[in-house]
Amino acid sequence: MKRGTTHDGPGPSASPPAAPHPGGATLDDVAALAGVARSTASRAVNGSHEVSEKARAAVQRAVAELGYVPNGAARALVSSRTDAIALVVPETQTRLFSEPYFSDVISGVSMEVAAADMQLLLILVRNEGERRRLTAYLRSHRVDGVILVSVHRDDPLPTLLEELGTPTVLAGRRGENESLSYVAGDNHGGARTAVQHLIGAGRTRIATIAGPLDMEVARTRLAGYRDALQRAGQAPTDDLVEVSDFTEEGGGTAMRALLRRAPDIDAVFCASDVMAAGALQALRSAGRRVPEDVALVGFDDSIIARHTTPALTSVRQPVEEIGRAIARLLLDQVAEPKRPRRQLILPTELVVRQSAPGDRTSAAKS
Amino acid sequence: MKRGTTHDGPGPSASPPAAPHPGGATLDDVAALAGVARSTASRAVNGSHEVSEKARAAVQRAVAELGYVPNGAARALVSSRTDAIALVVPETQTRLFSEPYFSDVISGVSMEVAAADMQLLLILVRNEGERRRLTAYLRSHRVDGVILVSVHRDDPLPTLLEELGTPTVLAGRRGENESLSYVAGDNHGGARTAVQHLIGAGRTRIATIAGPLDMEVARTRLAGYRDALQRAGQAPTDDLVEVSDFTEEGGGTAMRALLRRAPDIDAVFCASDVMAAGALQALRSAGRRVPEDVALVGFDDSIIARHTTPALTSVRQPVEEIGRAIARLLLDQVAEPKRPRRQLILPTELVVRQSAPGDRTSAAKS
DNA sequence: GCTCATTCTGGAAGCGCTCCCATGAATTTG
DNA sequence: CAAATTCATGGGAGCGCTTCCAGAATGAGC
Repeated sequence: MKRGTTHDGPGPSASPPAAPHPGGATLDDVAALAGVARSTASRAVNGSHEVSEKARAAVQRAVAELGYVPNGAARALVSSRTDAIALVVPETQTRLFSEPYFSDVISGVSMEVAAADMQLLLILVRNEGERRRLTAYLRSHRVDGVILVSVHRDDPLPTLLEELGTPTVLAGRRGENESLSYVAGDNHGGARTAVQHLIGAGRTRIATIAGPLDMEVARTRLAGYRDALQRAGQAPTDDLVEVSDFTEEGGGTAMRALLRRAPDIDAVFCASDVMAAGALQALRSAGRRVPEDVALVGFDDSIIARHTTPALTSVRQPVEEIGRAIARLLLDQVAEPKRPRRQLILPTELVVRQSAPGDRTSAAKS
Repeated sequence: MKRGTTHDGPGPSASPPAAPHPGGATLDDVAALAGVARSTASRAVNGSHEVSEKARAAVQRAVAELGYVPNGAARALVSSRTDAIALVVPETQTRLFSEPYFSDVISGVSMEVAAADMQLLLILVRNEGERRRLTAYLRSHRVDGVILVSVHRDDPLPTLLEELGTPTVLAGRRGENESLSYVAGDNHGGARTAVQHLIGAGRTRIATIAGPLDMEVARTRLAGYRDALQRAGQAPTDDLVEVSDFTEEGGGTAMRALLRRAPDIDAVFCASDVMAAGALQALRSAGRRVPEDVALVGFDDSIIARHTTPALTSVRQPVEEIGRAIARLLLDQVAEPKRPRRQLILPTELVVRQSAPGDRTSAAKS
C-alpha cells in the first residue's frame, strides 16, 4: 500500500480485497501480482518485444484480474505523448457547425482516431476570447496534433501551428500554395462538372453565386465555373457572377441582383446548397419556374438539397472519407513528424435532381 | 536549462527571448526567473491566497516573459483532476449526429466548458468495439465528468458511470424515474401543444407517427399526444398511432400505413421533422394536399422544417440552452461530487408554418 | 567446461506538478 | 522586551509511468 496514509494500525476495516485503492490499480500492483518488476510489467503492457512469453502472460493475467488501465496523465507526462488530437472548428457563422459537412468530417475523423486508440478533443472557436484560449492551449503541448476545419486565407492559426511544429492537417487549404498538409474535395472539378452539366442540358446564360472570396473553397468553385465556360468556348463575364456569403439570405439577395442585372439567365450554379435554397426562393418570388426557366445547381449535397421543391441537383463531396483521410494523414505525421507534408484532393460527384435535369425538356415533378 | 539539448550558443534567431527549451518553460524556470521556490510559484500561478503580493507579481512577470503554460499531464497526475469532460454520442443511426440537435447541444456544452477553461472530448460510439473501448476509457479516470447524449432505456453505460462514481449528466432521461442528473426539452408539453394546435385548427382525426418506443423521448411525445386528445375529450385510439424509427423512410412507411388504416385522417403529429418529411412525401404521393386535406406537425424545428414545401410547423426545443444547462450541471457536480442529482426540463415552443396553420381555411403558399 | 554474445530483468532516475510540513521572518500581545 | 501567534516561504515527497542502464540468466561456440 502506498497511498493510504491515514491509518496503519490493524484497523477493523474489512474493505473488499479487490480494488486495492480508490483510483484503480497501478502498474506496481500489476507487477507485484505478476511477480515481476514494474519495468517488466510496463514493457509487457506496451507490447515491447523484449519480454519473455512467461512474463508477458503473467502480466496479462494480473492486468485482467485487477482491471488495470494505465493512467493517461502519468504516461503523457513521461512520454510527452498525449494520445489526443484536437479538432478545431471556427464557428463564427451561425450553425455553420450544423452543416452536415462538419458532422461528417467529424464522424470520419472520429473513426480513424478511435481505431488508433487516441482521443479527439473538440474545440469550437466562436469569439476572440475563445481564440486566445485556444492559442494558449495549443502552446501547452496538450495534444499530439491538430485538425483545422474551415480555414480562412489570413487565419493566423496555421502559421502558429507551423511555428510550434505541431503536426497539423487542414480540411481545405488556405490558398493555392498551401504549405501544410490538407485534404479537400475537388472543388474545382466539382464546380466544372456542375456547369458542364448545365451546358450539356442546353443552358446558355449560366450565372453563378459564389461564396466569400476570402475562402479558398469559394475561389476554387468560382474558378471551376469559369473553367467550364471557357472550355465550352463561352467567355465568362463578370456580370453573371455574384459574390455572396454562403447563407440562405445571401443567396436570395444575390439571386435578385442577378435577375436585375441579367434577366435572361437560364441557369445558376450556386457554390452551396444553402445559397441555392435562398436563390430558389427568390426565383420563385420573381415568377421564374425551376427548372423550366432557370436551372439551379447547388454544392455540398446537404440535407436541404433533398428537401427543397424541386430537389436540388448538387455536387457531393465524399465528406466522411475526407474526414478519415485527414485523420490518417495526421496520425502518420504524429508518428513520424519529419515526414513530408501531403495534400489530398478527393473526387466529387454530381447528384442530379429536378432543379437541373440532364436535358432541358424533362419536366420536374412538383 | 534542462531539456534543451540542441544548441545553447547565442543563436541569430530574433525569436522571443522566451522558450528556453523546446517543450516550453516549466514551473521551475518560472520560479528561477522570479527568484522564488517552485512551491511559491505554483501557489501564485494557481491563485492561492497565501502568497505575498510581491512574490505574485514577480511570478506573473516571469510567466509572461517565458510564455509559461502549465503542463496538463503533470497537473492531472498529481491532482487527479483532468479538467476534461467527455461528450459521448452513440451514433448508431446514420447521420443521427448530423441532426441539428446534436450540433446545438454540442455547441452549448462547448460554450460552458470553454468558459470553465476545461476541455471537451468528443466520443462517437458506432459499434461494439468502440463501445468496449469507451468502457475501458471511462474506467481509466481520464475525464472529470461525462455527458451522455441520446440514451436508450437499457443502455448499460449510465449504470456503469453511476457505479464508478463519475459525475454524469444525461441529455434526456432513460425513463420516468431517472436517478442521474439530466436535462431535456419538454417533450410531453411540446407534443401536447402541437396536438392542441391541430385541435384548435379544427382537425378532428389526428394521427401520430411516434419514434421507437425504447427511447424515452418517443414515449414522452406519444404521451403528450394522447394527453392532448384526452383533454379535448377525444379518446385516443391506437389505430391512429403508428410507431416508426425517426428516419425519413420510416416516416413515409408509417404514413402509408396510417392512410391505409384510417383514410379519413386530417392531421398527423410526427415525433420528428425527419419523419414528417417522409410523411409529407407519402401524403403527396397519395394525392393528399398539405395542409388542406391533412395538416402536418413535426418536432425539432430542424433545418429541413424550413425547406420542405410547405414548410413544417414544428416544435422547437431550446437546444443550445439545453447544452449549456447540461454543462453547468456537470461542472457543478465535478466541483462538488456529493451534491444531489438535478433534473431540468426546459420549455419548448411551437413554430407555426404552412404545413399546419392556425386555422383550417388559411391557404398555404406553394 | 569455460568464455562470449544474447536475451531478460530489476533498480533507479526522472517527467512537471501539487501540497504537506518545517522553518524563519514578521507581527502581535502580556 | 520576551513569548506567542501568524504568515509567507522553501524543501521535499511523491503522483504513475517510461526508459536507461547494468547485472543476471540463458544459450551458443570452441
